[in-house]
Parts: sequence; C-alpha cells; structure tokens
Amino acid sequence: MTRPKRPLVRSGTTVEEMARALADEIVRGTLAPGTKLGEGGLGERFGVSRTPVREALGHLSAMGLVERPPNRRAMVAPITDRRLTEMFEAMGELEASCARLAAARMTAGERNALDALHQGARALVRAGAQEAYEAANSRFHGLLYEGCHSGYLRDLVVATRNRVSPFRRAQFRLPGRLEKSWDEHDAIVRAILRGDSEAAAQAVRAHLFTVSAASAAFVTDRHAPPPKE
Amino acid sequence: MTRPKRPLVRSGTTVEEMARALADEIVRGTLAPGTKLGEGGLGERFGVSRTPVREALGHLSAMGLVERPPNRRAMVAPITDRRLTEMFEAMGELEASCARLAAARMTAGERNALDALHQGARALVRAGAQEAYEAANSRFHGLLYEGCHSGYLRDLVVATRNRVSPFRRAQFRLPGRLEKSWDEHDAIVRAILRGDSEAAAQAVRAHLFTVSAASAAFVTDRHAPPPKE
DNA sequence: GGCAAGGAATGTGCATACACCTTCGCCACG
DNA sequence: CGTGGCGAAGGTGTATGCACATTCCTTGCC
Repeated sequence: MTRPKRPLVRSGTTVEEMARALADEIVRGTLAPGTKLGEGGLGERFGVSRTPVREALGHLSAMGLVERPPNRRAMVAPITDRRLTEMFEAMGELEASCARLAAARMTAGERNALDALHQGARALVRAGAQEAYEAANSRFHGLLYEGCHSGYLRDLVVATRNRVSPFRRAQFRLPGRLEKSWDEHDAIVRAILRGDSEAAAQAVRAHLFTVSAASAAFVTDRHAPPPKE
Repeated sequence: MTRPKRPLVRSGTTVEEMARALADEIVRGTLAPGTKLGEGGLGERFGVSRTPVREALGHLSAMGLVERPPNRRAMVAPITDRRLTEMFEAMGELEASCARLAAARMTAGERNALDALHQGARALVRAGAQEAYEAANSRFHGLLYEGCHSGYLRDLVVATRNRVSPFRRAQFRLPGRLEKSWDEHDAIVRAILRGDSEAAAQAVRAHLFTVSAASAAFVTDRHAPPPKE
C-alpha cells in the first residue's frame, strides 16, 4: 500500500479533473510548450496510477494540447510561429462565420444581452479595468459563439480558442488596446443588431486580425524568458 | 496464456489499427448508431485486453464517433438530424473560408492544376461516370483545402468532412446531380482564377448548400433499412 | 397477479505487474 | 581526443486483478 487515500468516489470525474487541471496549466502558460510529461510523474502528482493519467493525456492529445509520440514521453504541444498564425487565421474565419450566422439568427433576447454586455464594458474601458474587461471580452465572444445556433461550429471555435489562448492572454497590456478592442466590438455589435451578416463577418475578421497582430509581439518573446505567470 | 498470439510488434500501431477498423465500420454504417460496444467484447474480437480497447474508444470518442457515458458501455454515437445539419453547415463555412483564402493565395501552378482537373471532369460528366467523377470531386475539394495554405484550416475541414462523409456518399446518384455539381464547381473555379475572394466563398457556400440538400434525402432514410454498402 | 426490493451477472474505473522500447552515460578502441 | 557500441536506467504499451457501478432477473410481499 503506498497511495495515501483517494476517496474512491467512482463518479467518473477523476480523469476529467486531471485533464482540466493540465489543460488549464497549458492554456495559462504555466506549462511551457515542449515540457515533458511523464506518466509516472503526473500519476504521483495527482495521486493516481498511470492508467487514468494515460486517459487524461489521451484527451489532451485529442484537443491538440499535448503530443504523444509512441514509446516516448508526452509533451506539451510545441507550436511553431507558422502554425500559430494559421490558428489565429482560422480563429478569425470561424468567428466570422459565427458572426454571420448570428446576425441572421440571434433572438431578440440574445441581441439585447450582447448589446447590454457591450455597453456595460464601456465603463471598464474608461476605468482601465484590464482584468474585468478581459472577462467581459471572453463573455462577449462566447455570446457570439452561442448566437450562431450551431453547436458544432461553436465546438470548433472554442477548441481553436483554447489552443491559441496562451498566446492571446497578454494582448490587453498593450497601451490603448482596450479602447481599440471596444471600438471593434462596437462595429460587430452594430452590424449584428441591424442584421447585416456580411458586415458582421467582416468586422469580426478585422477585429481578430488586430488581436492576432497584438498577440504576435508576445509570441516572438515566448522563446527567451520562461513564462513567469 | 489464454490469448492466442499477438506478434508483440511494439510499433504503437495496435490501438490506431483498432480505432481505424471501428471508425470505418461506424462510418460505413456497419455499426449502427446506438450500438453498444463493451470493452470486453471488443478486446476478444481484436485479440487484445481491455486496456488498448479503452484507448481506442478514447480516440473514437474524441473524434465524436462514439459516446462514452461514465460507468456504462460505450455506444456508437447517435447523430441527430440537427447535429448533422450543423456539421454540413460548418463544412460549408470552412470550405468557403478555404476558397476565399485560396483565391488570394494559390500559386499559378495550383490554379492551373485546379482548372485542369475541373476541365477534365467535364468529360466524366458527359460520360455519366459516377465513380470517376466522385473521385475527381474529392480531389477538387482537396485542392481547395491545400490552396488556402493553412494546415490548421485544412485539418479542421478534413476532420469535418470525414464526419459527414457517410451521409454524403450517395448524393451523386440523384439524377442530374453530376451536371449541377460541375456547374457549381465552375463558378468556384472562375472566381478563384480571377482572384475574387468573396465570390469564391459565396460560390462554395452555394455549392455545399445543394450538397447538403442532396444528402438530406439519404439521411432521413438511414434509420429504416441498414445501409447495404 | 402486480410490484418492489434484493442479489447475481455483467461491465467499467483504477491499480499493479511485466515486457519492450528509448535514451543516455560509460568505456573500449581507433 | 573523438567515436562507436554496450549496458543500465527510466519510460511506455499491454495484461490482469480487484473494487465499485449498473442492469436485469428473481423472489417475497401485498
């Protein structure tokens, strides 16, 4: 007997919990790309055996967050600059598709919620509340994903978002980024409220293009210093 | 003892092989949606223990081909009509994005290849060569995916294509479908050759809309008679 | 005769054991 | 001093055992 004491709550949440924890750390940048993830080490850390660890790694691998070469240790997926650019680009296309569909399909309630959130965020911009704006921004995009009324499309865009999020996080630190973001959101909201699908798609593409550009600065830095939270 | 004799070729292909075999059967309809897949049974069938079976089921689950409720047997994912519609729709959006980028980025060589393939397919339409046209159609769309010069976007669209392919296969049997398909392709090719991104995207959307509609007839049938290859 | 409680039967979740693969350091040899 | 091979150490792939969950069928009770 070695293992301390796992409650043995057979609710089937163990693996998911581990996968979430690891995904969070990868997405947050705590686990840098290229970090080796030995099954034994992870098992010890979470107090479980290798079997559920393998399952969790399988999930992360399916999400594209880790690579799992045969007979070798898994590692946090290293992303080339090219790949990252592609992911941002795909992100833009997917969100643009969401916006186009959302402009045509959102219910009145959904439109109101989107507008309310957006108008409320103006105060956060004025206050320079970076953290709060970031959260509002997240919800804003989430409403877009839901607004397209396509679960499959939403899943695709959320998956992509998760994969680029480590590189996206710090963009709001750039001076004037909050204001610019809000203005771009404004164009999106206006287009959606008036039901102009193409304009909405175009506005989203423009928005994500600047997000991509703003994030690029941090991407190039990511090699030299180890990400310090 | 018990287990006959697995070559013990540790090439890491065992799990992938099982996953592929099962995925094929699901995609072909041999395994009907809702079919229960017990780990023990599959293990016996493939001559392996439950451990690799679980891994394979994990892959299939990640691909969305099977569902795996906790503490219960896995089952072939039942696809609702709604979900399938969403997948076709997303397919259209993704391919439209590919086309827009392709119109702007394809090299002269790629444009020529696309046009050559397309012009060559005209003869297949006239001859009513369904099988051959189907293959050409596949290559045509493949060239679009490559033409966008984004590996990530290509991966997304290919994954989606694989998931809808079982329902897409039979569309060309509809009378006049070949001609219509070729005409739609023609609009796409023209737009791309003249570098008109928006027109290309629009043409692809229109094309996939009719593909979706043409496939829908077979979808509704899929419940009653078992698909006979 | 219907219904609910209980208990095999079946199946999954996790731990552990073992075989194989990969890697890395050490040492002999050129 | 560099280089190639060899052996041990560490890591993954798979098998198997056991604890718990679910399911279904039986059986006692009304």
